[in-house]
Amino acid sequence: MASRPGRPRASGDPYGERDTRQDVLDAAAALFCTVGFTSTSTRSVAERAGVRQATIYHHFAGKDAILLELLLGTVRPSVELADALATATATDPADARLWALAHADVRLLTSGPLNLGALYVLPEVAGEQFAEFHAQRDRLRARYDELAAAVVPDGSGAEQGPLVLGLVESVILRRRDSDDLDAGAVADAVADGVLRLLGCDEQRIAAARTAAAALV
Amino acid sequence: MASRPGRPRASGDPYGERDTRQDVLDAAAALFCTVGFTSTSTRSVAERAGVRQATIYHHFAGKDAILLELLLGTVRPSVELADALATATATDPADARLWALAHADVRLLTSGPLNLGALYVLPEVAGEQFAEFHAQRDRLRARYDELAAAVVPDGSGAEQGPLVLGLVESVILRRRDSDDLDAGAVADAVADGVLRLLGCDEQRIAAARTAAAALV
DNA sequence: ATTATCTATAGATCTATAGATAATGC
DNA sequence: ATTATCTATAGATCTATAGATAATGC
Repeated sequence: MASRPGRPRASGDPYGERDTRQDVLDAAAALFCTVGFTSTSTRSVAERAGVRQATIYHHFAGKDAILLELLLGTVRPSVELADALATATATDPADARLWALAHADVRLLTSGPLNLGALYVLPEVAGEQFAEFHAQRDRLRARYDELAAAVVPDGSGAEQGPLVLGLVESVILRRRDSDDLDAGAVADAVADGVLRLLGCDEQRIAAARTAAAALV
Repeated sequence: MASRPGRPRASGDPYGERDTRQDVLDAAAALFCTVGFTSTSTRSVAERAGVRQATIYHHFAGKDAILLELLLGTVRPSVELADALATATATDPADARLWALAHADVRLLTSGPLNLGALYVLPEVAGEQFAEFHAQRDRLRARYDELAAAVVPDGSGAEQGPLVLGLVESVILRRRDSDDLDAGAVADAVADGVLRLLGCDEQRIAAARTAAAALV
């Protein structure tokens, strides 16, 4: 009955949607997001994944490696979109590109069954083991700063760049408190808020929103 | 030489600025803010406080009790100011009161040697042991929502309330990344940003800022 | 006598490794 | 033979408690 080599699971569970490696990632993501990293034992991850604790070490070097993979997988879509919006579409107005980026990021953060953004705010992530993630995050930050500066070219935009990213990522903490956010409505409100924060008037915001729709 | 009952510390250290209880709170705050709660052992707290691990339990029921006390002590000033601004000064314009509240909260979050706001975002704080803190936090949230709604009475303010608090608290994550923030400049930028987010024009923001100075 | 510390430790973890086992593949 | 799991466990924690000790207070 088993369709691949290796000893079958003691639990009798078949493999999940993907393979055991993915089952472990899914289980760890759910637990790290809610309970935290150090509070989550490898045993509890294994239990949720339907395997024994030691099995995890056949697929990952350790607990850190699991978190790193989750972090990179979560930040990657944001960085890729930010890169695309910063370069290929540089002829489009900056306000539309920033609206599109903020909107997409908030959708990513508010959609899906897990609050994956919560991984970013785990204190353990400050460790050097996660330098590769920090590099990606810095890259994303730089894109936001560039776009904010381009929207408000008088120089105050650069100062407001951190506020812009802060507003976007505030949905992480918001979702932790109330888990029934309307992803679409929140994404609209935040993307509008980003431009409002930068001093755009309502007319310009409406135009940026329309232009953003054509970008993605 | 010793000026109070009880066995002297083995470390030979005298008591800190206050007493041992305060030394433990200070040590725990520094570690919880940077390393996290579960990652911080009672032994490491004791070491930093200059006492043995078991001594902690003479002053606190357990690790949870330490964190709860830190959380309540950190949120208290914010709640007290929010209450004061919501009631006693209700004749003053809402935009000035909101500016003053946001400004004061950001100053609290960015000042002092520790990033105490980081305590709020620890995943362990979700536990029921910290219900008293959550009640205070809900109270603060409600004050922000009230003020945001009063600034924009057309009903869109209520929807923007969470964004406002999100913007204020985004300084917590910002400070974790770069620890050399200019507290005054950031507080001004955020308080301005809060009103900008709610659709106030620059003139109204300038007026609110002036009026806020008279409130505190 | 009271207080605040100490030393010592029980009991419960937790991570990672060693080596056995049960499948498929050749 | 290779693979992926399992069982079992070493070694290192960690929290909290028991009970001894060294001060002051009366």
